[in-house]
Amino acid sequence: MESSSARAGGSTRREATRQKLYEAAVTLIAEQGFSATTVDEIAERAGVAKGTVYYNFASKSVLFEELLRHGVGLLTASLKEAAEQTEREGGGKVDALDAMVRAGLVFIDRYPAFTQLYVAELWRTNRAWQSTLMVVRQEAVAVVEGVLREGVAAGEFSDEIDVQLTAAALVGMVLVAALDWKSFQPERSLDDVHAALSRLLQGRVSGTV
Amino acid sequence: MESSSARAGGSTRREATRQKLYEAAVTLIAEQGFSATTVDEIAERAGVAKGTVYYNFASKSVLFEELLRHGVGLLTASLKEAAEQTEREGGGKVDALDAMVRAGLVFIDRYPAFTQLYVAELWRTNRAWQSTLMVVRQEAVAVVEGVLREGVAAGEFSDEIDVQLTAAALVGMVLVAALDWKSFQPERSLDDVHAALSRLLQGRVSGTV
DNA sequence: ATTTTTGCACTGACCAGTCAGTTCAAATCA
DNA sequence: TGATTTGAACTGACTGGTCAGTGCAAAAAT
Repeated sequence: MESSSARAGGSTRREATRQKLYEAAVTLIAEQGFSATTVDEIAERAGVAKGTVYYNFASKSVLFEELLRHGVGLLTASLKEAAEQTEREGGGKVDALDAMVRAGLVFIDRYPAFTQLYVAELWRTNRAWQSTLMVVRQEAVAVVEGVLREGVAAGEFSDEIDVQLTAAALVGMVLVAALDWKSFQPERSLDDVHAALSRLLQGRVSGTV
Repeated sequence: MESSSARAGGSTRREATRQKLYEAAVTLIAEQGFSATTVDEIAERAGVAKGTVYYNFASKSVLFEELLRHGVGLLTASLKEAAEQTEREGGGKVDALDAMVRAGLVFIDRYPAFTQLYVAELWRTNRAWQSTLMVVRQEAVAVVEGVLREGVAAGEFSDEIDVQLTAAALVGMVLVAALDWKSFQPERSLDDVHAALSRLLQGRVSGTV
């Protein structure tokens, strides 16, 4: 119903408010979980009245779902970009994998709270946003699976590997190592962590190099 | 676990009730999270009156904490057992690691709900049971770290590996791969999944074997 | 005889969602 | 130009419901 005002593009104010709400919600939910986080808390942390939350989002769950979509969208884009970049530079699939590990670490470094929250919700069942989560998860994992499959086709990886399981294992490796890094040894550098994971990934663990 | 008559130390009946409550709580909390799960639900699922919950546990949080301790205790024991078994058989540290991966998979296969719940809570902050979780986590990770350290000392692993981070990454690999297995391809056999992870662990992914 | 469980009514705190009213910048008017 | 109108955005007190935890007398189990 845009009767009078000739709006060029969406309201900036509204978008800014939504962004503030995302940022408030992500940290609170990462710390406490979805159910333990109240809408009042989110509003207060965002510096906004409770009614504003409901003006901008249909419900607490919807706010959370859109936050999920928003965050995983960023991750997926980042992984794709990393893979394509190596491609452009003529690197092999091992390099692509390594670049994606780094991209994952960079993402987690920048958005640790989102990562926490994502991991905590990913394997729950019977929740309202379950289907959203699945869709969004698949988009991200598919990028890794794609690179693995191309690597197998190119003869760069053994054709005996199980693409789906290996992709999951790789994601888990990065995810858990990174969360451990952020939680228990935050002083370490990204390069340092990346090096440790590269070593593990390339089987340079057993055998004294 | 059917003991017949009065055990020395604690009443068997009480223990049985507590066990029923653990089992009810673990699935409900895995599905819905701690806050979204009500004490009434837990009591009902356990086939017990609400008063009984409070006769056996001081509070909902305490029930959860003891559940956590109980579950991780089982996992830690299982990992230790696997490592010691390989030791006894004269296997190397690589074998020990592999045996622990398998023990992890067996555990997750048997207690998927507990695993879900554990992962969901592990990186949360500011929760009542935070300290319990840390203690219990450390016990489990320490087993893996121990094997890695011994492997480095024995010259079986590169001394350039970062023990703490590598341990975390390994745990993550198994955890996420196993949850993926249970959630998305439950028809696969444990051996199958184990083989895929072994391959990844031993660097038999890049290079066509 | 003692421990454990039951059943159920009750309380008080807490919380998601609502809604009538306010604000204010831009649009329209004079 | 300044005055007035419009409506999207925001506010916060309020409502209806939920839930952790309590209290206790009677029943059951050991």
